[in-house]
Amino acid sequence: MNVLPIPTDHSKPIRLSAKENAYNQLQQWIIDGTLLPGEKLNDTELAKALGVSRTPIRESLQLLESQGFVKMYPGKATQVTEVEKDSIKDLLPPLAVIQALSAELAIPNLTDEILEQLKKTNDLFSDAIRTENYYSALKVDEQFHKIIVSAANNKYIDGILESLQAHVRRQFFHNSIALTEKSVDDHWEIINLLEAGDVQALSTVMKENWVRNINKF
Amino acid sequence: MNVLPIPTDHSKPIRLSAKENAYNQLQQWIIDGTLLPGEKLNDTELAKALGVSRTPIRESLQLLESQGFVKMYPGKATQVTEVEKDSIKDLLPPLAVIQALSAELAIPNLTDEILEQLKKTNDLFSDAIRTENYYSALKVDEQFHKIIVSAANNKYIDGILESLQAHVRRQFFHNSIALTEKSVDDHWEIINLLEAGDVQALSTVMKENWVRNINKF
DNA sequence: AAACATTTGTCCGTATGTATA
DNA sequence: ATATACATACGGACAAATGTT
Repeated sequence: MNVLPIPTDHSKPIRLSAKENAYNQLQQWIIDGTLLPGEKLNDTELAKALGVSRTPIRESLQLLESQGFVKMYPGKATQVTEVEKDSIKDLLPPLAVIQALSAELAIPNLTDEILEQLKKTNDLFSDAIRTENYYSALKVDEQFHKIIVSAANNKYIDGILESLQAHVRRQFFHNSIALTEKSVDDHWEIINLLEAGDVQALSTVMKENWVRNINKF
Repeated sequence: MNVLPIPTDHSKPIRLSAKENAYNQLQQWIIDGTLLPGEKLNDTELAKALGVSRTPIRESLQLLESQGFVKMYPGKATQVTEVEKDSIKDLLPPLAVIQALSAELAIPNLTDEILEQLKKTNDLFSDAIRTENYYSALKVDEQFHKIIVSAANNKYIDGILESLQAHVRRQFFHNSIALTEKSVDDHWEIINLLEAGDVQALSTVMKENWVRNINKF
């Protein structure tokens, strides 16, 4: 008989595979700049550093290559990709139109609960901006949009955005971009337009919300 | 001294790695239905079938999973994902908006040569439709849009579309969808609007061109 | 419940190909 | 040009995990 209340974990696996751990760690290191752009990645070294063999490292690197974070030159070398400032100009337009589409698709699925969640999240976002916690702001901003995307309920969109968002995070880290108060206002307007079901205006605002950041370069 | 004229191949690698070969073959098999939805994939069997070891097979399967063609249940099994008819409803909207964006971004980069290429490709497309070579039509249609996407010159868009197009091909194979004469007309209109630089109308037509196919279900 | 069969996950040795002296 | 050093690509064996009898 149990005397201690053991929390029953009904979620998937507590134990991540060596490959998943390596993948998460390497991606984080590339995004936050621990692994610098252009840096050469030696699988033997990485394996030693993460305490695993070369196999899960190689598998992780291949996934990271398919996402554009590393480039493998077969038989030669594996390198972290560059972070060109200009890339943000390529990155934001597709991100914007997909987010706009998400909002449109989300409208029929909206509930009071979701709208409430959006409002609460934007309050947190507003706080983060005001207190100048810019990385925190970025993450809360992601959360905000994730709520909408999740309501759109489209697995292809999920996949696209997961990858694009990771690249945005990397850009913000490497180029010290900060979101502004204007984004908070955009979010309130997005919430209103979602409630109103105004597809046309939504698309315009969501695109502006993202593309505005291009001009900071 | 060479007496035979040896053709110097300045293109990249003639020799594909075992992993690349396996990846291409497996993806093709999944798309064309040789490997059926839900089918269990035993890496040892696949390795024997393709004459390689398990390593390149496993690496291929992991890439295919990241694209949504297979699902791996760690420690249990690896299966080909299902092809739900409904998925096309999720697939086409993001494809449409990204294609529309591509057209918009392509406009400033258009040359006479590119427009000529589009016209020639649409002639081929028209032929394929008329002669009821529907798979050929699908491939030429892809080519047509690829010309526009290539002119947009955006690596993130390239990555997104490569994956989405593969899923479209799979849907067309499994559900025997055929493109119609209407698509030929759409293409001519797209060419005209590209020349005119009419972003707004382009977006509308490109979305309709894709989304029309949803209604066939 | 426990031992077995099967499949996946990981490790590491070797072969191949590239860059450098 | 040849040889050497080194990194990756692949193969095969072992370990761990799952499902079954």
